[in-house]
Amino acid sequence: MVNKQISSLRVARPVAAPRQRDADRSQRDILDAARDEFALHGLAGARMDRIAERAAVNKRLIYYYFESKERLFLAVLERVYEDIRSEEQQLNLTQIEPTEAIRRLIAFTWNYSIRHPEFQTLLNSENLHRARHLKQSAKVTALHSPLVQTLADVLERGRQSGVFRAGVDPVQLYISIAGLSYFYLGNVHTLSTIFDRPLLGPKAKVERLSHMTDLVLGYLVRD
Amino acid sequence: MVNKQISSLRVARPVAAPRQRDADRSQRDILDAARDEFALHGLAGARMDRIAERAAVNKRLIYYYFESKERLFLAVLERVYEDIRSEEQQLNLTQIEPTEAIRRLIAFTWNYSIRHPEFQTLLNSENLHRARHLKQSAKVTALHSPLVQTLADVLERGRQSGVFRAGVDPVQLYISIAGLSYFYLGNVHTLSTIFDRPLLGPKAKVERLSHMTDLVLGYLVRD
Amino acid sequence: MVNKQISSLRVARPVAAPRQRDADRSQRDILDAARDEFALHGLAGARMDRIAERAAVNKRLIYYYFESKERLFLAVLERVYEDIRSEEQQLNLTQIEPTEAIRRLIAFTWNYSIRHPEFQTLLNSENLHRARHLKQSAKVTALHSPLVQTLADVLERGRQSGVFRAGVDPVQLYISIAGLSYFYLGNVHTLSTIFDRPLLGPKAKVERLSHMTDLVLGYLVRD
Amino acid sequence: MVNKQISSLRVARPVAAPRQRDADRSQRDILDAARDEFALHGLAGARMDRIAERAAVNKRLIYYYFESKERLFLAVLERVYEDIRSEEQQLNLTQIEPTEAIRRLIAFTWNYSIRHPEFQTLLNSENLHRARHLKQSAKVTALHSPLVQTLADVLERGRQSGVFRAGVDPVQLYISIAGLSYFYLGNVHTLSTIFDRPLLGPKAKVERLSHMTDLVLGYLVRD
DNA sequence: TATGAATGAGAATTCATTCAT
DNA sequence: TATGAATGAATTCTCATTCAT
Repeated sequence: MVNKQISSLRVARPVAAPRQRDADRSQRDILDAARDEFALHGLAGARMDRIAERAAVNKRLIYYYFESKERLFLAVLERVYEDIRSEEQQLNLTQIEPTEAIRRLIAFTWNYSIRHPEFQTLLNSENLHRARHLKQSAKVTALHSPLVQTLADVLERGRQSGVFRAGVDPVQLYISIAGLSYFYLGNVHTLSTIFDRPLLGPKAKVERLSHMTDLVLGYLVRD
Repeated sequence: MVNKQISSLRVARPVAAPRQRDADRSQRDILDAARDEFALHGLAGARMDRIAERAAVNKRLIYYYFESKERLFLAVLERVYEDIRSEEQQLNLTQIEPTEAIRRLIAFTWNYSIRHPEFQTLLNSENLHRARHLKQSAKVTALHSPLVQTLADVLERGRQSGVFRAGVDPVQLYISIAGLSYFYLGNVHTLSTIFDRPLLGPKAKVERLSHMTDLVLGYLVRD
Repeated sequence: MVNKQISSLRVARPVAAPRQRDADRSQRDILDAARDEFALHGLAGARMDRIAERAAVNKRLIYYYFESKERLFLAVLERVYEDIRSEEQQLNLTQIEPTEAIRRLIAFTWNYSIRHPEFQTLLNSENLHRARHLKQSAKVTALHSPLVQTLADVLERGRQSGVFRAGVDPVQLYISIAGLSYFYLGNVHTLSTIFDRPLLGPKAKVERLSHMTDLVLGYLVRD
Repeated sequence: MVNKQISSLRVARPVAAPRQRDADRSQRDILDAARDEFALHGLAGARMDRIAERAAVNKRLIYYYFESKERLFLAVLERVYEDIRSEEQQLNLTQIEPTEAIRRLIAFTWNYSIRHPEFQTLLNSENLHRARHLKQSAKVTALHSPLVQTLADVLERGRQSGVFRAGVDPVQLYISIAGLSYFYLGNVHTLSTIFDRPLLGPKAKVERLSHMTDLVLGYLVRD
């Protein structure tokens, strides 16, 4: 981009060595770059130019692999859902004592949203578009039934052992757990501003996790 | 350039009646239109042209009053914060029995976010920009200290009468209450899709409000 | 311009006290402001808004008095020509010994162009437009014949007393004297840059005046 | 929006043949067109649209190569300085007898400014901006030290052979020579108007060159 | 004589996408 | 598989000027 002009009029342009031909690597690089760019600027604010630059790939190549900005966005969405669900599965919640399982799920959700701030940002963009892209995805529903199944199992085991209250809808609870973490972190800039309080400091983070755990277990666990 | 001199021969064009000269009304119309447009498309996706059209205002007038897209966005943010806080104040929570006060706050938050889906959408956009605009606002912090004060009062009264647990941070609780509503509604399209379940149906809405109330009071109220 | 928005929605706008009605003063203020703005930015780069602001006058008033940007520009041109010629006349060159007269004319031209950098800038703009505006001016030619007359008189007196060489065209000489000053000062930024030398420093100024005087008298004065 | 689907029914539109893919040629065409446009209208008055049209290039391509109007302007400036200095070098002044060398330099400067009226116009624009663009140029100073060197050499040779006076600053002299030509031609429209005399006629041109040569040599050459 | 509100016609610049190799 | 060159359709913003009082 810089000083492209004129120089080419006299000096032999140092032609960029063409990228090694590695289809998989190129696609991965593009997806990574696109995820970051979409997360940072939203769908409308994202720039194909910047994605190409971040991925160190010729812009044309993005179209070669992903056809359009919108399809690229969908590919990113599918990818991030796979990532989170795959990590979630490794929690092995079905093999853990119910109270501890809930505790871990909350902690995991919290930490994941800290490690991956892009996740909620991307979903915000997608919701702005009323899930237009996701609805075209075949894989995504299949990805989520195990999650609901697992949580239902934990709740049922808790209820049977008399620890948890009855009648808790696993989907409602999952959304609540996610909301408690994601809303806080996704809105941390505006919340910090309006409440004039640093909500991302180390102490604030500890307090938040503790508050969320208390809230959910205070509700779930029978007296 | 072309046939200018002939134009006068044409049928008198129905010139759009010039807008009434009412500065306040114009500004209000612009703000309303901008709020809707930004909510629908985000900051980057919003189009000044569409805002002008929605407001039935000459595009130039927007710049006359608001200078730029970004300043207009800030003006919208300030406006929606004022709106919600103003409605919230009318709940008169300080004059109500604590458990009922919490119940009403949850219900209000839930209903407000249903009536004003644009609120969360606008905040998502602002968070994407790390509250860059809001941080330039003088008014916004002042707007929020009464809210925290009110909630602190409710919690304290509840604690003194032995109904609520002690040690609850009002800011944490407020964020949780907001999160439970706003996360659900703000992500309702993706959540409906991934869980393959209509989360906006009348029954679903009732269930959600009930779940949230149970969750918060189940935590707050001592056994 | 600043914070116009919103404020008017609630606070009663402090209506600017209307300017005292003084037609002459308003016109003078506008002309001064326009001269500076045109000098600073050229005709195309000048902004009617800024002129109004500089003149502390409502923009509409400029049109009331001067009709259009172009006519305002012409008014400015006529004004600056009047100013310089009027000062020049006060040199009383016809009553001074020829060599000294030339010396004074050079010094005057030099100092005037230092005191009034806007003069050359305005003329550059006008020349860009091939003197389109000046050609519409009635006054301007009349303004200049005395000048030529005066210089012719000086040259003739010098020749008769055997001091000056014969055959010097007063118009050519005047243009040369003007050019030596105005070209230097009008191009001082680029010249300083390309020659990497501070041509506006106090020492440089003294040297320039001395060089110009040597040059012109070295030519004029017979050996 | 309108009748898109019908368009294919229309007569095949004679699509402008896409421009040959020749990066260097495109850039050169843009530079040429930009030079003319900037010279004709100044920086503020120049229109990117017209430059694109003149260059027979898609407007977008200008930004592809030059990034912005201002950078394009700088590129033009560098280009014209290179052009004039390169022609000047071919005068081989160091190999010519001093008096003749000065004569040729004056004649060259005069003729160049007649052949290239855009040169001074462009510099006027740049001076209006206080050489803001040029100051960012790396090349431009380097381009000018040979010129000063050459002129110093001529003056020194003239002095040593007893023909020229001593103590002449080559930079001052160069600026004077340039000023005598460029001021005359750069202001020829206003000067012709105010003096009511055709300064661009063939006779006037001859007289001017002769006057300038007399002036400079009358000063330089010892009696 | 003076002013705030309003506007149409551009202006520079941006952007996703396609072409040609 | 990979790339530099090229483009059409917007998009934000600007500007001289006019309207209505």
